[in-house]
Amino acid sequence: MVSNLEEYLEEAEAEYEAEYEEELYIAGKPELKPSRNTGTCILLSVSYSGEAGRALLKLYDLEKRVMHFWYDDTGHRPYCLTDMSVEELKRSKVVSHPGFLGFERVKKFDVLRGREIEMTKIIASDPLAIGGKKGAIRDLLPRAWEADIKYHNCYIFDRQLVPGMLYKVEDGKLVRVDVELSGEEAQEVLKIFEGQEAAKELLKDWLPLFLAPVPDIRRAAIDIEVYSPDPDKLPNPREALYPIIAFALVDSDGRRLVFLLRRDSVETGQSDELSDNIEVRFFYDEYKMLEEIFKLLNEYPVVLTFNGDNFDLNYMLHRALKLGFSRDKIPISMTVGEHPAALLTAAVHVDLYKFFHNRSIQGYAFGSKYRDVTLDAIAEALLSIRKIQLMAPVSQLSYAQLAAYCLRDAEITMQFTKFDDNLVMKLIILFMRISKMSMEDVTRQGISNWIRNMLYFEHRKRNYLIPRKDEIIAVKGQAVTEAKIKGKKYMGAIVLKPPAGVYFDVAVLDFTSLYPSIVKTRNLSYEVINCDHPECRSNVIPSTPHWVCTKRQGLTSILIGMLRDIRALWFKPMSKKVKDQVKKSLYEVVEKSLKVILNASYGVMGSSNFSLYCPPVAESTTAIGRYIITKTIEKAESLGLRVLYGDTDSIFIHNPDESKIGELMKWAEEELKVDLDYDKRYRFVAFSGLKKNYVGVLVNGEVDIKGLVGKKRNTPPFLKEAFLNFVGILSKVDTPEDFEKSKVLLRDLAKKVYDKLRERRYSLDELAFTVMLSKHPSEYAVASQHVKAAKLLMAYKKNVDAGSIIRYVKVKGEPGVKPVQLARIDEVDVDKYVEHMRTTFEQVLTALGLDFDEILGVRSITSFFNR
DNA sequence: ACCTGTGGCGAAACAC
DNA sequence: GTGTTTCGCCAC
Repeated sequence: MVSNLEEYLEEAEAEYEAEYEEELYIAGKPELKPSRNTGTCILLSVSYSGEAGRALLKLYDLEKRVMHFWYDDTGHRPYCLTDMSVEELKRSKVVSHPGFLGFERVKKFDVLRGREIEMTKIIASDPLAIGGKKGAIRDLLPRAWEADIKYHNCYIFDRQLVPGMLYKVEDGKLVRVDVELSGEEAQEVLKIFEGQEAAKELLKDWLPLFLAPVPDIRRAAIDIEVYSPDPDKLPNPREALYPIIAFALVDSDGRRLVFLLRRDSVETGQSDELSDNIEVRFFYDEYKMLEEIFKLLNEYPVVLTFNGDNFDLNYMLHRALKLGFSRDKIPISMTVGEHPAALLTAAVHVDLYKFFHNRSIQGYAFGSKYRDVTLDAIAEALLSIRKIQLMAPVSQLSYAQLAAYCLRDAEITMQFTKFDDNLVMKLIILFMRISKMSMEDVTRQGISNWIRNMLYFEHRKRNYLIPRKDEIIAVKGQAVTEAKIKGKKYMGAIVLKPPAGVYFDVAVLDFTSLYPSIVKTRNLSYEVINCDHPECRSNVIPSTPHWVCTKRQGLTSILIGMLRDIRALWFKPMSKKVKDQVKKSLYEVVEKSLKVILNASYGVMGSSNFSLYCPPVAESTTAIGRYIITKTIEKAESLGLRVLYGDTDSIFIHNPDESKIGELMKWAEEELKVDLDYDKRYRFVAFSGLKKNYVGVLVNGEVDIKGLVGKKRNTPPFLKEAFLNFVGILSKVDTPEDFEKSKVLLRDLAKKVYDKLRERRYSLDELAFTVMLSKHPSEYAVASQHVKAAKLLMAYKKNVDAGSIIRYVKVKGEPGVKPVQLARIDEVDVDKYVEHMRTTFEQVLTALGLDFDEILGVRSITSFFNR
């Protein structure tokens, strides 16, 4: 129990008096020394030290639970490649560049053209001399291969290190600690790949990444609160005008600590608002408090924040500068750019806001459980806890309230990495191993960079010349199919139009990881598509002019194929089977992380930002996907199965005949080389007749709602709730007879909502549309409603920018909308809301063969005209 | 510095 | 008035 805040105050006072005359502000600079005698470490990060050719590795020592630093001084230097000759280069400006060190002739395999070539390596003293913004060596060359200048991540010049893996220091060298491939488990996995020699070879490198244990890393989560004179405005970190009034730290060992800045006329508050075992310390001097904070930041190998890049660490850095700290006494530095990252000198900073913002993480690792990327929303979705809800602005809280509030945020941040047996930390480590990226990078960058780094690593391992983007396009060409949607680059998947109505007993079959399977079995890879062997030209991709090489398997095909197989054939089934809890948990994490990578592996090929962008590969993938689903539907129908619906890789079958389904699966496996699996079975499905739009009740009573407006985030809460009740009634339906009974209930419900709406008994909050601004209001081509509302809000000098969520209601008169904050209940345009109610309910009613107006027994003027 | 893809629906604004 | 475009959100 925090015995008494008053006591802590007195303590601080005594301390303050004692130190008053003393020399203040002792240096807080972290000591970074290369360590030679460490135990088993996990490699967390690689960065450049600034000295010529020296890279700094951050290693966390598992036994001593400390962080070590390792200077990589193997003599390797950063370089880039060119096909120019040494003589040519000697006459160029390159030799007079201050960072230039020398030339070396090297042989590389030109993977695009399938032959070995000789190139010149230009060696430099500093990666920035090659790839830096201005006047870099690369810019002096007409043709430079830039990929090999990367110094960050795992690849230090010529050495291949894998972040997230365990290393030992022996005789001044880093030696990887690996799981033995001769072990029983590894042997069993390798057996699965019997006959697939390329994949088996690859697996020898990859299997240790999946089987190596994931250590628990000591870490701290921090949060700060800043005084603000205007409660609506978050203080600007670059200006750092106001004092940091609270700091909280929660570490992985359970330590909980709060620093509070002593201010005039602040109430102490009730100590019992704080829970047990908390260290509280008051400071009279903000400078002193920052010094203590900086000391703490140097004590942990990993520091977690939520939005620390933008706010917490950024603010601390600028506040410290403002208070007179010299740069070398602040263990924080910001990278340059529009979205800067805050890096710590002696630790790895993980900004969980960035990690949770990653769409792949959101969708595939957490199944879209959270939608808004805010501390509160994610905490509620993943941990079932909330922030402390404040009644007053932070600046007006008592010490006890402030401490509790700040501490809760730090606690939530720590819990994000601890729940489900450290799931998030484990995922991060796995992603580091797969992408070969440092912890800082992997948590900040998107999936396309992960896949790029993964593939680059494999290229370097094989001494392949990594092609430039423009070379790939020049050799392999652009997309040729036409997209259904204007503005898209190529044709995508097939979606069937379902018949409107209710269908009992529906089986859903789907192809397991369809696109990765296609990439594997059809040998899709940028370097082997449209190859120059005349004899391969007949190996065409259906409905495209592209063909695929028959002589050589492409790198991405092997790699993606191997990852697909090992997930589908080992980690997924085994994660359900294994009894050992530690192993099970690792398997689940591996399975999840592979899913994330596999799901994105096709998309990046069609992304012009991706460095191995290859439109022919992307459109061939979808073309084969269309071919496969079309053929399967034809086969199903020829077997007498009734196909109701299908989307991309799924097929809905009415009144399925088990033996025929078995036959269909066998056929797909043999003829199309894809796994067709039983996904789920619906007691009934109600189709509205629209694509991507239906409700289904599974045999276990669970309800699936797909695409219906009642479910969408921008739908006002009163409709969402009504819709949920609506679906709740439906889910109780067991037989066709039950429908008749439920219709009465549905009618009552609709009527109730309608009356409540007409009588204006819903609150503004319940009526609010919630829409995100995808860009700044000034950048829109069209002034849609949420933009209009945002502009009104801006007039009241609220913080409004890209990413802000705007809540507005529809009102009578111009401009038709108002932000909830500024609206009154009597201005609401009820007719507009009735129309929304109509579309929401009609999607379900159509399926049931019911009519909205009939159910209500009323006809508004607008609905009359719509008939 | 940041960035996986296409297909589809509904609402409203814009263009004619 | 009508047809087209823009935007947000969702399915896969």
